[in-house]
Amino acid sequence: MDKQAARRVDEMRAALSELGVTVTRRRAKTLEALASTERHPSANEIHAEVRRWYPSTSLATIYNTIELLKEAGQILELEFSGAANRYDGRRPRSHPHLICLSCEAIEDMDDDREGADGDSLSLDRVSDATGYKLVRQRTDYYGVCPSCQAAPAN
Amino acid sequence: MDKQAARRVDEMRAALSELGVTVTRRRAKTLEALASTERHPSANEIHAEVRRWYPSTSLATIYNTIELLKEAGQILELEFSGAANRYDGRRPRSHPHLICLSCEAIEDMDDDREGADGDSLSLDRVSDATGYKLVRQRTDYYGVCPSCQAAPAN
DNA sequence: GGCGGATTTAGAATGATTCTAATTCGTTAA
DNA sequence: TTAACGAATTAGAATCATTCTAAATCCGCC
Repeated sequence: MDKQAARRVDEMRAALSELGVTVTRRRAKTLEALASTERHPSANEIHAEVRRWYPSTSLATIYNTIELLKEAGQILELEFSGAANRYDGRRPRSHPHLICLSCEAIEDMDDDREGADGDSLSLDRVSDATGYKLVRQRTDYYGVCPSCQAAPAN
Repeated sequence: MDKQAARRVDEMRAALSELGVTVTRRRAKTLEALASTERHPSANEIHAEVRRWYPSTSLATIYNTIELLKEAGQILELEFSGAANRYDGRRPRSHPHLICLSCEAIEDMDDDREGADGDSLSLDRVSDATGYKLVRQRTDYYGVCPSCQAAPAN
């Protein structure tokens, strides 16, 4: 686990403690799994990772921890209806993603790759314009990633 | 069905014929149901509407028609993992939505920057910046709508 | 009217997520 | 150290939107 991941784990730990829940060993491993990958894992993938240390871990525990992280505002959930949800524990604030329809890779889109004048308006601006009390946004781009364009059989 | 809805139905009809599928009566009613509401209905809601005319209609037929409309690029599918997907048949090109977390209302957000080709411009820009071959985007804002702010018990 | 392919139906299957009830764990107090 | 209590965890059942399947039906065309 690199330094940045360690820092994220600390933030998540703190936020969970703030909620009054204990950060058990399984939960700690879950945080680590989330903080240590750019891959935007599914609950199943996190489960597999935590099981390497605590083989008896149940999938329900992973979902439970994800739920707590959501309450703590420490995780971003990318919902899909035909496939498992994917999670971003590294950057819990709303930000755009690039989603490959061929290999299902999901990557963060850096803010500076976003158009200069910005596609997504700030939550505050949209709240003002619409009267909604907005809490988050979702901005995702769907297509075929460069590697799948080169090797379609991915 | 107002004039705008009728025009949309014609467009969808044409696009389906283009695909080589016949627009049966059930399918026609499905198009109407989609074109006639701003509510972004779920498959179930469309089903209920079509059943008012053809009571034996099966839910599978609705999903089948939705699938065809997706292939024809004539419908926008808003995926949710914990609830039914919602559909926008009025404006099939990617555009932002406002989603109320309390009453589950979904409304189109008018985007004043949007010209005739506003969204594809932005897709092109992101495609250029990232190397992805992008085909659509999703931009949604989540919060509490004005009416639920006034009457939280909705 | 009858043929053949497309459409539709009812119900089963799928699969991610949530729920439930029983068990285990961890902490604190005696 | 032990007892006891609440929190956390487990395994498996339940849920529910969506997809699949096989049989029935429809519809245009001869």
